[in-house]
Order: sequence, then C-alpha cells, then structure tokens
Amino acid sequence: MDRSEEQLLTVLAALDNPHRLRIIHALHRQGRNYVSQLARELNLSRPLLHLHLQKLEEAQLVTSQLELSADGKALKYFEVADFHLLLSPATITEAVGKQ
Amino acid sequence: MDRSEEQLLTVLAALDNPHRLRIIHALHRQGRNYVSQLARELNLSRPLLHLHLQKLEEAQLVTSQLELSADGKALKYFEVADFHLLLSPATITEAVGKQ
DNA sequence: TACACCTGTCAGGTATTACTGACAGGTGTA
DNA sequence: TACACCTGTCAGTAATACCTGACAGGTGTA
Repeated sequence: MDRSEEQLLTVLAALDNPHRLRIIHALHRQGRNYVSQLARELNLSRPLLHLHLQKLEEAQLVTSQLELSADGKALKYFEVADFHLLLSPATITEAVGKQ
Repeated sequence: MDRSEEQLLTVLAALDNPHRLRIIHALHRQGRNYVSQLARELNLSRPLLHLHLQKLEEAQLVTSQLELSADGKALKYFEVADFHLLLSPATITEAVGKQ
C-alpha cells in the first residue's frame, strides 16, 4: 500500500480525530450501520457525524451504499474499508520522496 | 507496539502535517542534525521548526541530545526514533477499545 | 566591544477545523 | 393532514493549529 505524501496526509488528517477513530471502531465491530442510527449510538449530532463520515470516505477509509429499507426509507449504510497503513521513518521517507 | 487511543492520537496529530513529515524525511536521510542547520535546509524559521520538533518529540517520533561543539557552542541534535505503527481497522479498534 | 553563531520562549495574528441549529426534500403510517 | 423516520446542506460561530517577529541568554572570535 504505497501512497504519495498527499494521500498519506489525507489519511492522517482523517484519522487525527477522536470521533473518527470511534466511528471506525464502531463500524468495525458492527460491520455496517446507517447514519442516523450510528449518530444515536455514538451520541453525535447527525450533521456532525455526516461531516466526519465524509472525511473518512474521502480518505477511502470507509465506504457507503444508499439502500432502501423494506418500508421504503432511504438508508445510507457505511462500513470500514480494509485498509492497512504502516507508518515508520522508512515509509514516510518513501512517501515524501515522491513529492 | 500497542498504544492507547490517547497515545495513538498524539502520534497521528504529530504526523498530520506536511512540515513534520518532511522533518522526519530529512532526519531519516541525514541521520541527525541540529535545529538551526535543519531550519536552513528546510527553509523554515527556527521558532517554527522548534515548535514542530517539540510536537514530534512529545509523540516520541524523534529524540534529541544537547551537545557542545568543538568551538563551544551548544547544539541540539535531533534524530528519528525507530517507530513502527500499523494502522488498520483492527489496530484502531484495539486502541479505542482500551478507552 | 562588536559580531556571529547557538539555544529557548512568547504575544499576537492568521488560517484551519470542528460544531450547532435550521432548513429542504424524500417515503411511509395513522 | 400530521407525524415519524430517512437523507443532504449551509451559515455562522467556537475552538485549534499554525506562524512570525521580537526578545533573552549562552559561547566563541576579531
């Protein structure tokens, strides 16, 4: 999983936040969940969770699908992507070296 | 290298900055360097570099020693620590789970 | 003494992120 | 119609992070 400095910073910025770590934690345990339900469980306002999920999705750390429930409601389900990122002096040097 | 959520966030916050990635990059290539010299090479003001080095040292990503040069000047040398941090849904879940 | 280096710190300003509350639009049931 | 859910967006504000310029103190050489 080689990344450029820009990609690396996108991921680091996405993970540098306690809410977003908890979101990954929750989704990893649950498998998947939709926005409003997750907001209730994490005790976050829906607009705020929406914003955090957006950042995580931009960094490709989570993925989403819009689905219709049995009773016709549109639910946006999120799940964690299967990412693996090794941070060390060598991997950072490699990413920065690509400028 | 297991870390709590707090430690993990300290490291992520330290790495989430282009200057600080370049500092690690430079120190990893050079081995070690002192503050004023590094500031010239990276084209950063010394107070700014000082601040970034502080963050990196707090996160234990770099280490420093104050030394006296042959002509008596006090030089603060920095070098990168040998850190290895794997980021994945599982490792994040583990760190957050420790609350 | 004056200058050239080295170190550290800090007030003040700018830029970036994080967050809330309100709005708009959708589908379903009573 | 009214209500209970779901979705998304956005203006305005609060909280952080970043950065500069100036100051203070140290050792050496001319």
